[in-house]
Amino acid sequence: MAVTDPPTIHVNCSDCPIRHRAVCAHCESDELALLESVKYYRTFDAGQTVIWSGDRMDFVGSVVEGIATLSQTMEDGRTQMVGLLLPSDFVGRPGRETAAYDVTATTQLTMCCFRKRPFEDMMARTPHIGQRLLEMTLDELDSAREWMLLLGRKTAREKIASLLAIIARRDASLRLATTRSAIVFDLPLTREAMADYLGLTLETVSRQISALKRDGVIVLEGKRHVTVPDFDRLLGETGDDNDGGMLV
Amino acid sequence: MAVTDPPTIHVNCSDCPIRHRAVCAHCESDELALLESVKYYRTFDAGQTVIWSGDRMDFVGSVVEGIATLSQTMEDGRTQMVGLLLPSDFVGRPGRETAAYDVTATTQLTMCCFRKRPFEDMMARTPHIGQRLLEMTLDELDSAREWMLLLGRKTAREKIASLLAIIARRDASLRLATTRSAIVFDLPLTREAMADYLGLTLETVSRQISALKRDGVIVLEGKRHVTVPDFDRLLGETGDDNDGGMLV
DNA sequence: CGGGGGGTTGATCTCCTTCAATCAACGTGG
DNA sequence: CCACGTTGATTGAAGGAGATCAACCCCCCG
Repeated sequence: MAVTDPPTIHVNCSDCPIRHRAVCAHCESDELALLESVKYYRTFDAGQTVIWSGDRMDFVGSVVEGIATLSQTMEDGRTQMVGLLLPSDFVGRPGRETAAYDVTATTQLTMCCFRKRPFEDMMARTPHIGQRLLEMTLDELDSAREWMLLLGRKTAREKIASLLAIIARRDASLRLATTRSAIVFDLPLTREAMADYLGLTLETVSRQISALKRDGVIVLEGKRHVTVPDFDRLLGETGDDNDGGMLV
Repeated sequence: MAVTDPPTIHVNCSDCPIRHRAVCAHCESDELALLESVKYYRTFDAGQTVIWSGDRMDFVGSVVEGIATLSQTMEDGRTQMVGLLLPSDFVGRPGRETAAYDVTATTQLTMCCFRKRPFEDMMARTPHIGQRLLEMTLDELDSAREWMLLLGRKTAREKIASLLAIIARRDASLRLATTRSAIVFDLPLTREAMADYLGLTLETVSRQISALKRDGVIVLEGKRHVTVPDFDRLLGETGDDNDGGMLV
């Protein structure tokens, strides 16, 4: 594992890149000060496990930088990713003692953490946190249900196209949406991780990516660098009717 | 559509069968009185649509009696059920204008409804409702993720066994768990609805049910009445390691 | 130079879908 | 009361999408 640059540490909540999207989004300055006094940062290298399903979990937290995955594994080794954690996403469930899923860093990862008890106490006293958590959980539930449609009914090609569209859209929203021009991004996941996310094998993922490339839906440089010359064309391959719901 | 008995109407919240499991579970008597003053009941026949995805939705509510389904349909007709709504489950999302899914009654259905605006106002003032809704949404998210594993990684036989186990467990919890004796229940879903839930075709559902019957895992009387002679045997067929997590 | 992680591609197999025939139960109208 | 249509379900035969098994490539790094 390569030694990477030390991650940016945002001591000051007001400078935090996820200030307005994370659980703390609705907090007033006094509530924020309270959170700030008890928060602490943790970092993980790419590939490192944040927590194993079933392990005691005495903290909750938000992804600040990097990407993590939430996954379930059956005893014979079949695994299914059940969530992709991006900056501002929340990890952990207030009121639960042990982790329900494996959480793994796929890139260098920085998390803003709170010990569980103090966080629960604070939730009881500052309604803004619970309100925001409810909003976020409802959004997660919507994404999970969208993913159920993908897993249950879409073809391999549609699954790949859907994943690419989601990543492309997220990236575009970060880069302030240069709509209508070609979209360019790097895949943050290995073929195997994509397979686990999509309910496929890594070979099928590879073949379908090759097929989309052959058909000109995407352009590949190397294995990870993707250009989408025509985003609507990609959307047409996802099987979805409209432009996807825009739940971001 | 046959004329059915008029559904039980619980004018009094304190007599309500879902009083301690629904959104109102944590409410004190004064909060309950407030809810009681604005609630109204709606009933639907089996097969009737409660609301179509995309339609304007000016109410939210709880399932009191009966079963409903939440489903998504692609333009070419492929459909995926994304939720099974049982008594006490909540329908609708505060803060959202239109329905995100099709909601359909699969049995005679009674719902306890609130107009959306008053409910949202009340949520802002009585934290107990929001708290309970957060708990319920987190539980829903867990079920959705469990279902993602099923849809993405389980075989047809495991899918059927898992569905039967879930229905059996739910039924057992209602009948006060005569554990260790044979479990008996009626399937609340058609083969087609099961297929939509499990991401299969109805033919595959029928074949796998026949196979489980042939292997003695279940006993069928008619098409809907199921006896499970050995529940652990059934659990062994689900592909899950333990006894399933007990999220009820 | 060797080794390993990540990726691609080919050949074969299989589980599930698709298409289709058949059946039982039920209600309805002549 | 029976013929008829309908709905839900079962079963068979054939085909295909994706899994499995396996070889090989590329590139980085020790």
